[in-house]
Amino acid sequence: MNRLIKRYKMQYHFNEIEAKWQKYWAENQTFKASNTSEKPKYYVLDMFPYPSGAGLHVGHPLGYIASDIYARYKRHKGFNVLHPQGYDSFGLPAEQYAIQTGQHPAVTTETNIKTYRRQLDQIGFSFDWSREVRTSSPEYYKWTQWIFIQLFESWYNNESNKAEEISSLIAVFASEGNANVNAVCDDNIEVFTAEAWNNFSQKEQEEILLKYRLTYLAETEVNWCPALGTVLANDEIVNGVSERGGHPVLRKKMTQWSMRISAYAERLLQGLDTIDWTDSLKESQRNWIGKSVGASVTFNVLDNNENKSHAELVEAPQQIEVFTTRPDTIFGVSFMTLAPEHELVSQITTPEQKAEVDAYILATAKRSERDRMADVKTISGAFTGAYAEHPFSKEPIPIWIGDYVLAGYGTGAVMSVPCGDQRDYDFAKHFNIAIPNIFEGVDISEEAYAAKDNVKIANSDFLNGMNYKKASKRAIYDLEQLGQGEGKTNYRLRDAVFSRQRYWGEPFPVYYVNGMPQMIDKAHLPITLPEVEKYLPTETGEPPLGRADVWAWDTVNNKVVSNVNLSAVEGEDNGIYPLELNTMPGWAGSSWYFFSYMEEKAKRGEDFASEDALNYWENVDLYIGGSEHATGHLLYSRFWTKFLKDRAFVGVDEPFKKLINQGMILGTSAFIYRVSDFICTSKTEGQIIKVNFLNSLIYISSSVLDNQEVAKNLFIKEVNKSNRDDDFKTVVSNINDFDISINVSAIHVKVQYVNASDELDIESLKSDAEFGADYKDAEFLLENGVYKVGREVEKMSKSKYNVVSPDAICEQYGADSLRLYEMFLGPLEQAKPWNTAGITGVHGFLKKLWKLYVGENGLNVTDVAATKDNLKTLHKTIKKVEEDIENFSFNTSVSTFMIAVNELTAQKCTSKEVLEPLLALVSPYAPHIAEELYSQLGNEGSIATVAFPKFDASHLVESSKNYPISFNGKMRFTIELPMDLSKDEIEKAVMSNEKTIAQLEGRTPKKVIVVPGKIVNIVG
RNA sequence: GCUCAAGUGGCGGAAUUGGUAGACGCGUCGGAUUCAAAAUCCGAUUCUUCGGAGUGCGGGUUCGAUUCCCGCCUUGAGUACCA
Repeated sequence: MNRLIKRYKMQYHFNEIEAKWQKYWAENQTFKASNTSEKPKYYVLDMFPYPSGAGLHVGHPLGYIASDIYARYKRHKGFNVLHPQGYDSFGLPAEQYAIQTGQHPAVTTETNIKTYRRQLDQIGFSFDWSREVRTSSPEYYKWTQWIFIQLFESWYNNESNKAEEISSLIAVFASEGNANVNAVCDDNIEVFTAEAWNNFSQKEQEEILLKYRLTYLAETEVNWCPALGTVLANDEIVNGVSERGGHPVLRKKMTQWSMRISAYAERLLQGLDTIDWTDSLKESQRNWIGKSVGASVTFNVLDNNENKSHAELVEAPQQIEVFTTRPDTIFGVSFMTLAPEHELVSQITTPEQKAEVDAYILATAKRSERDRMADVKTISGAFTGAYAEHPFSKEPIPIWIGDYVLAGYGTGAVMSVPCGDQRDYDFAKHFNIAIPNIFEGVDISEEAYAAKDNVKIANSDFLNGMNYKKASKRAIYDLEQLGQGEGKTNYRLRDAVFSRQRYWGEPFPVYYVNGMPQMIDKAHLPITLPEVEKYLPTETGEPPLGRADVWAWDTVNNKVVSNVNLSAVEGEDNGIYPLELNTMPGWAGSSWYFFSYMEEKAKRGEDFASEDALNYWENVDLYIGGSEHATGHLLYSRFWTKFLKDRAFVGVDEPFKKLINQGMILGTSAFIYRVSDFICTSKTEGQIIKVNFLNSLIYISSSVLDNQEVAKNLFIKEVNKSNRDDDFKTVVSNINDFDISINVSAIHVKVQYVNASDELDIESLKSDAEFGADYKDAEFLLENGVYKVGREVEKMSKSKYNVVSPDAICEQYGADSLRLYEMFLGPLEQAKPWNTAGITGVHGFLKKLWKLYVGENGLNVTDVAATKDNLKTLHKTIKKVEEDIENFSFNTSVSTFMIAVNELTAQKCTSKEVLEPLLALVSPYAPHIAEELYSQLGNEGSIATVAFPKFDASHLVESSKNYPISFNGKMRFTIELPMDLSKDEIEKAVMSNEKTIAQLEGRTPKKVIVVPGKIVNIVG
């Protein structure tokens, strides 16, 4: 009995060990970061999770485990590490749940966060929870609101190339007007003098300033999603439908807050060169920013328009401005195309063409964005009857409209060069417009020639004989001389719409006086979300906040008050005004949270973080998260960081120095196969008889799906049983003349009912609370007593019943096994399938590791000196693991640990001198077992900050080498030779070896290649 | 269409200043232990007509190519009438 107890005590009880050390870390605040330290700083950040109701599945922690290993490694390496975690807790699912159930989103969010915290804690992350942030907590979103106000109070000065306080702009307006202001602003700005400015009413001044502010209110065409009742940003739309839910999206004009991110387009592009991100991610951002260099060209519309008075024409000749990336092809222009929505269309269209043009515009307007996108092949358009004048040749150019020109890009008009652009070419062919060729020696009879290199310009007056580069430069120069164009750079990046018609988001710190937005003073923040009785839009189509009763701003008492007191209601100005009804989008809170972590929670009151904290932590050294945020979160965060830097609120220009995208973990779905029908094919006559068994409840093992014998037996049995008519009986009686194949339908089953060998646990399936009844009367056709399921790799999702929860894994194998296994699956950045069966490998490793230290009779570790082999194993492991961590190749270090433990076990190593440093190597990966063994070795405190072992190359020096001997590059055998032999000595030794002589069979080699320390290759 | 990434055993994957292809683990097979099972331990496991062949396919460079070059194919991700 005693022996049994002793034995139990000596075994690896991961549940007890893990609970013990998680408690220890929490009680001792082992991972609490300090803002002052002698050590160098290192900031490791995960993309914080949205706490969904479903909880975590094994795919979610992958990135957290990787970052945790790195954070723990850096602590061993002597860094002061900040490794925080929090929640991106505003968002759609909680709101939709609220709409369905009436449950307040704050309540569900709180519940979900508790689940997440429990799940995260059980995995043993070294997070500093004392710095937690939640985007939905008022203490946090107070500062999101504050940043919004700072954006409102800023404009972008192109001269200084940064954002400046709006007061500097007002000062310029008051002293010299706006003629010399070079700002990023709306494009419909009128020039005014200082005198005019000073005479404007306050409202007029506010209207003008709004056109300069970095966040501004404007009527814009937005992506309206009726099903969700809100607008969406461009990055929230995938393939023309909403990313969430897949609902249709329409274009609609609405007054919305926008962020002038376009001001930062060039800096966002340039900044990519200064950060360590993957090429593919940088490429995504470059594409999204979409810089194109070219020229803007102005075409004068020829006066054949009777709609216009003479006076109008003299005063302002109608002009069409276009953007082109190919000014070198200007002599190839044979027509112009305007977007159907272009504002000039109605003015220039001739009476004869009016009917056709109007019909076309109507037809285009009816087509949704998605139709237009789906159908890019059909060429359509209409002639306006008007002509423009070519700036150089002065020839008349017909003006068309066509929906292949987008109103939203460039100027919504193009100069069409059919010989150089395929779309222009197709359009010209379709409408029989001339296609002049301006390329030397190029055949354009079949298609346009779009390449710009290796071709010379022809038929182009002063551009003849030039290449693309030279001709472009010259064309721009001549256009400038004419005053009809200039070099120009265009960006695809649009300003970002910042209003959402939702409840569960940050309220704007904004109220309206006379329709003009006013910011609430910092001292009165946060403006907290009001209570509403329902989370839906109002009956009049206003956002959910329109339902709030207490949602007006009292400018006298500086607080939110009941709507009944509104000035408008009273009919006189009592200083109480309506508050903004929209809320901020999901990306608001996530665009600056990494700065919040830098400050200790208690000190986040006066500023969002103290200057000392911001200067100490600077920016995130390592950021790990999914690649789905490439053009959303990651771009907006860079934008806000650059803005905050311009205004000197932070000290860095880029938020994330190094970024790694972890790959998705895919699920391995399991299928059972229900027999639906049999196909009987006569071998002699080729006759095919199909027998339907739709109502059958027979499930056939995947291992016998193609087995003829099984199919025949099943067929006979079913025909006899079901009293089928004679045709089938004929088949039965001549069964050997037929091939029988079975058609099945594959049905997902829960993966937890399938074991490592793909065998289904039928009893458990039948007693499943949800689906058991479906299988109560089912017959399972087995092979050798087992039912084998089919397998397929799919995205892990509830509907595919392939979700694996970390809870069950931690329970059965422990957190250390989960951590090791997630890393062992494959390279961090790669997508890879999850297969729970494989975890026994790493779990077995941990047991072996344990046994290396703790035997049946207690601790195995002694003070005996390490052998040469022991030291060799240790140091080879140190070297490899260190390299692996630095390269984020975590999967290979798990293999390295396995090899080390296998070797040390075989060596019967008990030496503390080797086994103690090994624990520090394992500690980042499997921290619980490392802590426990470290303490069993008699150490006090945590292993977390123990120095990472130092590699000593002298232990790896070899005295001999097992040379691979190749013949014509193909390795045939090896010969053990001393390391210190010269080239000639090696060759002599190899050539006189009997295996070499046998392999050569008397031939004389042409050549012998000897690479000392590597290989010998014999040619001939 | 364009951009990027990737194709290696039954499976996840390892190996690149070019130098023993398949480390490590899963699965499978065989054995030990056990009344039996679980657990544990040991061995085998790319294919092969036993000559060899082999890292998606076809070429090339090289003494030698999974690794470098050219051309293709396939898969995945992103993006799309962007002038």
